[in-house]
Amino acid sequence: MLEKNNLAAISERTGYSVSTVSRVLSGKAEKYRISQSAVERVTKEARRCGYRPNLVAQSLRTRQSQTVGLVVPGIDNPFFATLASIIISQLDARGYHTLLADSRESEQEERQALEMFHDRGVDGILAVPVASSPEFHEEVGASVPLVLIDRYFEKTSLSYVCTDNYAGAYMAAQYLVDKGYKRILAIQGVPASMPNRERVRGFLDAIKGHGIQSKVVGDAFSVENGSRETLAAFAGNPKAYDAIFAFSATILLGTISALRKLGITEGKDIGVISYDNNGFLDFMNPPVTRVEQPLQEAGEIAVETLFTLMEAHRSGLPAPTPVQQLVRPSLIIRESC
Amino acid sequence: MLEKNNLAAISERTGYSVSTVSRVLSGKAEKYRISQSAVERVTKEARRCGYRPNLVAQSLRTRQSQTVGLVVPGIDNPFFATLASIIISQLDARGYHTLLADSRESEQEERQALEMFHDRGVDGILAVPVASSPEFHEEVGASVPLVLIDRYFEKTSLSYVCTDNYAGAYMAAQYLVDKGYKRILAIQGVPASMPNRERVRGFLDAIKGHGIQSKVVGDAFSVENGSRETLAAFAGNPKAYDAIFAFSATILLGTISALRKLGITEGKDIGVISYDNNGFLDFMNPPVTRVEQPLQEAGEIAVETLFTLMEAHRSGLPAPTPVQQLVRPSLIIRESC
DNA sequence: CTTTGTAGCACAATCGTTTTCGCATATGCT
DNA sequence: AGCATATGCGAAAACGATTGTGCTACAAAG
Repeated sequence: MLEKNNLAAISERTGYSVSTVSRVLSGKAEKYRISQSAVERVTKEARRCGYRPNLVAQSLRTRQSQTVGLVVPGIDNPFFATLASIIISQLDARGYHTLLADSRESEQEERQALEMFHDRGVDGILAVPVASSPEFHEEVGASVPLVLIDRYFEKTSLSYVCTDNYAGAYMAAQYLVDKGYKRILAIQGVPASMPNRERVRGFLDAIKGHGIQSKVVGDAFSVENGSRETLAAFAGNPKAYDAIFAFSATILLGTISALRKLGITEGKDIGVISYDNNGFLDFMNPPVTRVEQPLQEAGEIAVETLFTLMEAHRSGLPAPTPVQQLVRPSLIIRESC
Repeated sequence: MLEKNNLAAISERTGYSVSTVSRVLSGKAEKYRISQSAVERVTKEARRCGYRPNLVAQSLRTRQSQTVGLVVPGIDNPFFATLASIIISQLDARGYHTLLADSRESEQEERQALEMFHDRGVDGILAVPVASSPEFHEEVGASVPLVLIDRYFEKTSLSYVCTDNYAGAYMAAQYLVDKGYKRILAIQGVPASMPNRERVRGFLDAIKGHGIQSKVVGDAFSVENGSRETLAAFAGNPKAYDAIFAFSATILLGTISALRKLGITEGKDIGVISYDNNGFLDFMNPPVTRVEQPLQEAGEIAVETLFTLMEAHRSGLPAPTPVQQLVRPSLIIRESC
């Protein structure tokens, strides 16, 4: 049997009590007036045997886990992967670890993830929600600090940080209008989701009064949806629209592949614009004009906000009033329209 | 103060002892011959107060955390994001949770991640290693089951599952040779990494004896590297090469953008082939021929292997002989060469 | 020579579980 | 009646840390 490696073992080998050893090793030596000699003896032994505190025990005792739960609807989606990357870095910089769950766009799995986070005693939760109503999140949010990202709920007491989807879609549509496009097809994502609704609203408001013929179709932020709706829209009439506004980069990809099948060349026969960036739009041919969301900024604000909540929570203070922020997206102009 | 919610509380409210409550709620009722009436009373109360076990306490006591640590060199890289997605699903299906760390290609951060995993008592570790020598991994691997993915070490006692990079590169190069290309530029990734070395070897072996003029350049799996090396290679002579083999999809993107700047059209003026898929190669114009790694399969095998190790570990058995597997990549033929 | 103060540390409770014993009471068998 | 075996459950010791409180010894003060 290997030599044990906990406080008790060090206590025995040094002759000091477990309490003293603990205080020394957790840096509270002076606070508790531990003698210089004790500090030396203990740290020396700890170093010798390579002591590492048991974080599970620490968690149990202190009710702090130095862990944040992050749940996203699909980590294989570059949008969420980038977001996750940013968040993990931020958390890491603050000495926090990340429990990652993937809800796969399922409300059920999201629920389970949140429950699991709670049961594991995470110090806070960041979520890109897929649920259509905030009830469950609010329930969890009542007992552990929680900040929503990217998607949010209409009337909620939860904190969130999202991009201004209305403004983003407005900008994109306005750009198309300015460019002189007249028949615009908008392919949307999940209709009920807040970002999508805002985008629809922004799109419609922007084209209003400009004599634009338009239609909003589709029902998912997926390649298939983009492809299907594009094919359907041009069935029978290859000139049905002169521009397409894809509500996400994934949708855009579907659209592009459909256009190829139809023999329509984007950028030339038809204008194409996208929401989001998957990191590859600049490498398409032609590169795709799009509305880009400031993920770095959003991630930073979200983490910042979460830590504020966590701080209050720790101190037993009442939860601060929710921080609900919209960050502004920007239009990246390329050559697809 | 809210009503407490632990075994002790339920014990008090039902009149049964903590032990009994525990046994009932952890499904060991019959094993311990708890009466029907006790089971009913306890489960009813548990349901009433919404009891949820404290997983931290559970972990501490049972030395099992139902958690696996996963460390990758960059979750924002689609390759790793996809891999992570697959792994998380697999783990989830087995009731395990994922602690995700991002080493950002830094050996130091990787070390910290592994140590942290250990301190948190994860049941197993999956790692895409960035370190150049296996020592530290072996050290950790000695105390907690560990399986390497995608990258591995020359002589190691650790288990790993990787794709057969030699075979993949060989296939790609052979394809170029068969197509009649004569002057091939290979742009590699991190030269010291095992996958890269294998790819170089496969590439060189495949072109050997076919009168091919070739060169291997580059030093990173990055867009910048692809772009820089491509520009350098064609500086002064736009016909210097008639084909490019990019050792990763990220490198390929750099290459593509450089070719555009140079006014060289891939698929027409020059043949282009890539290793990996970032999920978008099919949407490029022209779609890119590539060697694709069976990530799903690799992920499954890795998790499978890890669970075998974990099983043995739990039972106190000696570690089984390491499982070291290579899975075969395949050539996806499109139109870029 | 008793008080008061303080430096330096140890005791023991606690976090919420799991699990090993073992103690009663009941039942079956001769 | 007497003994074995089952049945149903509880007490208490872990797991490894943190922390409020108190104890001892010795010095300074009165």
